[in-house]
Amino acid sequence: MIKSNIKNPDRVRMRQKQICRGAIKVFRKKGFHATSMREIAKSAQISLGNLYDYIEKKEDILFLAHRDILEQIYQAFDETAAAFDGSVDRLVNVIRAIVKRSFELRQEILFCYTETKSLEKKYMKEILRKESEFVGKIEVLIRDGIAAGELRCEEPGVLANVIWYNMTILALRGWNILPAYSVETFTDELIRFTLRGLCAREGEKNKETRDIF
Amino acid sequence: MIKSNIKNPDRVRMRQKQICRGAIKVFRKKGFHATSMREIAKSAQISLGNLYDYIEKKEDILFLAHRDILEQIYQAFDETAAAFDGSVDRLVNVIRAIVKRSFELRQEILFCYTETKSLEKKYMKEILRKESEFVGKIEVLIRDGIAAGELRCEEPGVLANVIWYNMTILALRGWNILPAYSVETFTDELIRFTLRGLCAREGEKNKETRDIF
Amino acid sequence: MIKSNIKNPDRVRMRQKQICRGAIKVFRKKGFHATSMREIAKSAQISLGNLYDYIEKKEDILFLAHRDILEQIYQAFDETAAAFDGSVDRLVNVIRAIVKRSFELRQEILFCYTETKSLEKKYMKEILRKESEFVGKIEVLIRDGIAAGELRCEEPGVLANVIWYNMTILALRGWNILPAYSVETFTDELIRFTLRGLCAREGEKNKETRDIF
Amino acid sequence: MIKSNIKNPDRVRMRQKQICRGAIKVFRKKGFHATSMREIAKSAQISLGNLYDYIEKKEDILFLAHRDILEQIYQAFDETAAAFDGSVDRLVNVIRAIVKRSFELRQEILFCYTETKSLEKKYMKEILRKESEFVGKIEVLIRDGIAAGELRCEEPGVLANVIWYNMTILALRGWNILPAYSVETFTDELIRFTLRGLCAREGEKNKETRDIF
DNA sequence: GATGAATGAGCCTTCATTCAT
DNA sequence: GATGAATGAAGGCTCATTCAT
Repeated sequence: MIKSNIKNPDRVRMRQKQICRGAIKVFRKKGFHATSMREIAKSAQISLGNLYDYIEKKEDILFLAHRDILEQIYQAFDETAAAFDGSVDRLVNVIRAIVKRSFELRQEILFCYTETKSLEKKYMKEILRKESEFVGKIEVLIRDGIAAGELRCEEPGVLANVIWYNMTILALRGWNILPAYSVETFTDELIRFTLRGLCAREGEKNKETRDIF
Repeated sequence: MIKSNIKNPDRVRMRQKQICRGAIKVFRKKGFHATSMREIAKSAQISLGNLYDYIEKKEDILFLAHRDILEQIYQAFDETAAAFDGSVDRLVNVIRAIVKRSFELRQEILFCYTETKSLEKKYMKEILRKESEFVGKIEVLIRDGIAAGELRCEEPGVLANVIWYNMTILALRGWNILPAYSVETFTDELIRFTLRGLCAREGEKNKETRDIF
Repeated sequence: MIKSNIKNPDRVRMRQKQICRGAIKVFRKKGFHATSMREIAKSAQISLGNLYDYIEKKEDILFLAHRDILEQIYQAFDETAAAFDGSVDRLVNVIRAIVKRSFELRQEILFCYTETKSLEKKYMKEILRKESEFVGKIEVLIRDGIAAGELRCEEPGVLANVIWYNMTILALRGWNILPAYSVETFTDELIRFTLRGLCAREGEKNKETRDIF
Repeated sequence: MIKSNIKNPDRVRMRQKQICRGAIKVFRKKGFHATSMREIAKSAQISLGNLYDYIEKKEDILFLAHRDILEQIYQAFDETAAAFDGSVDRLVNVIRAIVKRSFELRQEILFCYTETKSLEKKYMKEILRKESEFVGKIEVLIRDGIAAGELRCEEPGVLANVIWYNMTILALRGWNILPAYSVETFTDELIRFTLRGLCAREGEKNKETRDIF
């Protein structure tokens, strides 16, 4: 995807990972613009010149970082969704997993939110397409829940966006929530709010759901 | 608040407004970092030298812009809250008003989200304190609703944050919502979701609430 | 012609002259590519930042230098041509004057020859157009001489180019000529060669011409 | 001449030829400075590391290229001079041959003129010595012509330089000549101008010379 | 001998900020 | 108070050259 002077593709993959991990370490604290290529190189333990053998321009690293961070979120999604049956159970556990992961990666997520705008068109498109795909997966869960008679709402597409958005709230607004509430308290309340918002039937059999009400 | 060489405080206020309005015009399109002081000066129709008589450093303008933009949101809140009786009606209409205003100011809001991190501690604190205050007002509305027996939830403080956060969703995720749904459809669904999430009783008498269910 | 941030056009002219004179001083020794902007700034006694207020990019200085140097040649041409009557006398004295000036400016001329290729299209065109204009003036002198029955040749346009080219020979090949011959000896022989090449009648009355044969 | 790590001198010669031919291909278009070692290596179909086994530094390639290009001119000289008897015939045909060759190699010649200055002292000397040698050969032709009573001039050494210089004019000033005149028209006029400049007697017997007058 | 990855000095350019008028 | 010219530190990026395999 990203242009590189290096022939060996395995090395390219390995080095790009190394670069992006090193970059993220600095981006978390200073953001993209405030971080110089020299700092990135140092943090990634690669020389400045060599760094430019694996990328074309600074912005490429922004994309690599973005992709890497979001991938970790998406992975949490897919792993969790695969581990549960039933759309409501899946939804509940996905929320729980992603809120948790988002909290762990709160600085990284914040970074993504604040720096997406700096991505060039081409990269922006790819990032947004991927994100859109996962919002779509939430929508499918909702629709499945509705089909199963376990959920009810008018616009699943709208709520999928809202729900997805809410899962990352700790990254953006943790400063106002976490001093007062634990991650667990927050998560439970968010799940409750979401299920009620989706008119989840209290009587259903999912353990998770039952416990939380 | 911001240091200035100029004696006349009225002139200072006037000029700072002029500067911040000029700055916002450019910030919307290019963000804070990508905008040079020259551009700000030009957009604000003030000379570069004179500009520095009313602020100390570029970051000061970021703060002025931030404050100005958020003020517009807060104003919508206060005006709407004042126009309605009953906590649920207030809540519903505040959501409606702020979603609308956030949509109008979506570029500005996005700017605030993405550039808050560049604020220095001192300014950041003031901005966050103010925002926290308004989340508090939401919480009061919820608690009032609960007290009136019209709402029910476990953690009003948590949900106040979530609800506030959701009101600005169009600025951050409009790209994935607006191509598919109108602002009105979105708003209605968000309000419905929120009311259900708060276990609002369908039978209550507020016109807004009744209509939407 | 060249973009500048500075408002006062007199100052722009003055500073651009200063810049280009400072630049030429370094260019003569090191050429264009090998000279850094820092060196140019230092040689022109202007700060690096301020330098960029008067030009847009390094190449602009190359153009300024080019123009300045060639202007000095052209000036010698026009002054000399104006000082003499009769096309042959004019031609002879123009050769003498320009060979002399080219010798004085030999490093600068050499610089022009070796760095023209680095000029961007737009500038190149302007430089070449001007040069072409002066070759045209030589051609006119030849044609006038022919019309007056004092010269004879088949292709005045071709020879105008050759003659013009020969006037700058000391700049490009002085290394092989000047160790063995004085500028005067060279000039006299070149003029003789040229007049004979143009079949100038020995019997004519121009003093210059008579002396040299 | 040029330092190399490789033992086998045949291999060195072969590789250096390969390198210089590859380099010239790129130099013609981009010049010396603008061409990177990577590009040279690619154009010469040799790896970057291996390239440095046959040269010491980039400048060495400049010398190799220079020598290779000029050799082609010198070859044209020697071949032509050998093919004709009589100094004037030789002179005329050498001019014709070298003008032709210079036109074919105009980009390369231009390259030599514009990049000589980048040669380091040691190489510069060798290049200039060789060139001087050929100017000397022209001078000999003139002196022979004078001795044979076929030519006349005061300073054969000066005119030898001028004549040599004029043979490469198409490379440096073709832009102003070739749009208007064919190479043949130019060559004929240059020869005529030169012969007249040397007071060649019209009545002599050389075929070439007779035809052209 | 050959390959290509690695190094780091140095270049052009921008821009926040100061200062003379 | 206002203007706009001046300063110089710092940033992204390139590229000649070296080195490990």
